[in-house]
Amino acid sequence: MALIRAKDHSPGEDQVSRSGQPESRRALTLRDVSEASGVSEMTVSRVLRNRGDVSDSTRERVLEAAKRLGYVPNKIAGALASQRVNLVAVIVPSLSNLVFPDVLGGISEELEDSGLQPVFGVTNYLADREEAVLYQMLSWRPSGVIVAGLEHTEAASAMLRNAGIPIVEIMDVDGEPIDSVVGISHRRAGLEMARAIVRAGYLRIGFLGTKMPHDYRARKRLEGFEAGLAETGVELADKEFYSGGSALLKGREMTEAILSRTPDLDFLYYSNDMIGAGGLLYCLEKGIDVPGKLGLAGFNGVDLLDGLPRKLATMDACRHEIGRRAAQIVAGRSGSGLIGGEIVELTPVLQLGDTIRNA
Amino acid sequence: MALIRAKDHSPGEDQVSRSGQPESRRALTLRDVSEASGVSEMTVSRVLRNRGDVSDSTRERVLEAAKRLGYVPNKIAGALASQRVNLVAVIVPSLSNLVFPDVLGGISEELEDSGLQPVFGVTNYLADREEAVLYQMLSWRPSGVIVAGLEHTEAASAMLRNAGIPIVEIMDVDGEPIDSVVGISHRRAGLEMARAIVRAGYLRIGFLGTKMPHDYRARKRLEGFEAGLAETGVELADKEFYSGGSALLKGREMTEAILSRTPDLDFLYYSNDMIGAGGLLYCLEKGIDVPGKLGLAGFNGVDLLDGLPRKLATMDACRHEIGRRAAQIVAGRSGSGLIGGEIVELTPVLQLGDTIRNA
DNA sequence: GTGAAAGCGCTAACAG
DNA sequence: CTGTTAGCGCTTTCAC
Repeated sequence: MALIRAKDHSPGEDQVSRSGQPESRRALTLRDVSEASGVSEMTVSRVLRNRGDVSDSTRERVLEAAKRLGYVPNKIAGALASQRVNLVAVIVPSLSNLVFPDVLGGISEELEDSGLQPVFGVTNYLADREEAVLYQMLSWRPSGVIVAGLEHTEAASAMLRNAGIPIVEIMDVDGEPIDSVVGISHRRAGLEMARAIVRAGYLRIGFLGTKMPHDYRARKRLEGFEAGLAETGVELADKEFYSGGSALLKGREMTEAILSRTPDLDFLYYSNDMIGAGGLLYCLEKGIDVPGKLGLAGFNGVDLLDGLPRKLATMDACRHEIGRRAAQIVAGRSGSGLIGGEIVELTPVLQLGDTIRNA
Repeated sequence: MALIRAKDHSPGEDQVSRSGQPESRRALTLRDVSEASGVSEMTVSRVLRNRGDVSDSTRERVLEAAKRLGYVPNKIAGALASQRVNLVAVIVPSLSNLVFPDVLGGISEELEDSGLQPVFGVTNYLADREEAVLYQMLSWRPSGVIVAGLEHTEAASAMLRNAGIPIVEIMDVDGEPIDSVVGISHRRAGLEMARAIVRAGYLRIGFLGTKMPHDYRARKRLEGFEAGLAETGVELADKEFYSGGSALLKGREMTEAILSRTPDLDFLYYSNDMIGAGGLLYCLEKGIDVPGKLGLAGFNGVDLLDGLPRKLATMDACRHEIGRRAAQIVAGRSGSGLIGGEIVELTPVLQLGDTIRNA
């Protein structure tokens, strides 16, 4: 299975100085560049950071020496001295959930030319893990934090409150933010989906979703959904939950399960597009009339699924935009004039697709 | 679309000290904990790092004070003093390509209890961007680097060579590694797929893939594939390339295009599973006999697609395992006894699925 | 335009 | 078991 072999290292040669003394290769410092260029450390530092006036000739000599030596500045020392760190901590629950790579993409894009650098941490939907990751990241004294969700442990909330830097909670606006927040109302997303479904004349509605106890946003969507149905006196006819495994496959299995248990359902609302797609494929195979006899809808607006036989009804979660806006706030370019405390609620757009019949 | 409002900040209160002097809130230091606990800075430091012997009573006093104050250690200062940084730089081309989140997952998992922390950077398949990201990351003096691919700019290669830390290039073993490498041979993957296809009796074979000029691995697979066909005198009958857009949709479009241009094709080899899945869906809709009249295969072994109507033939790219192994090497727990220069070639497993007929 | 001195917050090394 | 001293490699500040 795996083949391991030693690389041809000429042993020791790199590790032994001219004088024969063993010495571990020390990383280059400003002093090395200073000596190589005959310019003071201070001026070298100025050149390398483009700060203050330096004569062209000096600048050139320094740059040449730095390049020739292969000098890489030590940001640790720089950060300690200047009390400035160009890092932004970004904490998300998962990377395999298709949602987050999009958000991170928006953040990277926006930060690209801001001089700030995102640093990603993953919590696996575990509050304790979030706390630990946050602690680690804060100990590097970043310039800002972007964190998914409004729910944190006591300790994590306290750290965020006391960090003294911009904090942006993202994805969700249904709750009390610590500082700024950028997201959508998942409650309202569920609510509006419910209204659209009822408006289209469906009545026997089932819900299929994740069992993850800490996916607060999915839960809020379900709450909103039920509230939306209740407006016209409709109640959820059945529910089905899952955890783990391939979402597409789970979508199939759950759909089969719920339909065999409650055969008279005329609509299935899935908590994400992937399981919705699995359900759609299942229904098409079984020859079920979609959306005539059975309507379907998911959530997220995942364009990964664009090539399916039918376009699943969904609601765009504004993932990329959320990333951008959050990054703008941290970078101080949101244009709001506010320092902290920004509330940005984005509005997800309902996409009817081909799986909800026209009212 | 977006609603922005100010948060109710009680202005200034936090920013003004008891004495009425405005002062920006300084982050807590060891000294603060030292004073609050009546223990020397050094001993506080020992307690907080679990180093050296400290009496239980002292430890308790320190821990209590640190917790009460909400002290978060400053790793910048710590790193500068100890010349140790618990960060591992991880550089990948993309997060939207489903492959990389899996790799990152493997890395995170393995590093979890090693005291090391991954820091992710994204290059968008741009060599210059890779160089820039690498420079940024090296300037934080990480304990190791994990980077996707064997192809780098001159400058990037030089930086990696001179960094004096473990470097692990991942995904691909077809080339000259700088230090260690963990991956599969994409050339061989293509070659073996070709053999399997020819063995199954297909003869008029088309290739569909990405146009991305810098996806070296996809290119190597194609080379290997053509070499594999050539062993029995077969040549690729047609090729089709794409870039951008939803892969599933592109897979459909490309399949339609190649089949209308070259209708007598009896096999389509896709450079990744997503476009392969699009092609599969297209063929099923058109009523094409798969795998009887037309065989299909992709690459990656993406389990995201597990719920499709048929299982697409593919080859597992060992993504998760690659991440784990690379992380082990950086953490010094690969068990090989080597210091640097490890070559780990994983063997992807061919999964015939339902889209290659039995030979 | 350039340089010298001081110190960022922590830890290594040693002394007791 | 605990404390003292001396930096880590930069940048700030001030002097020239």
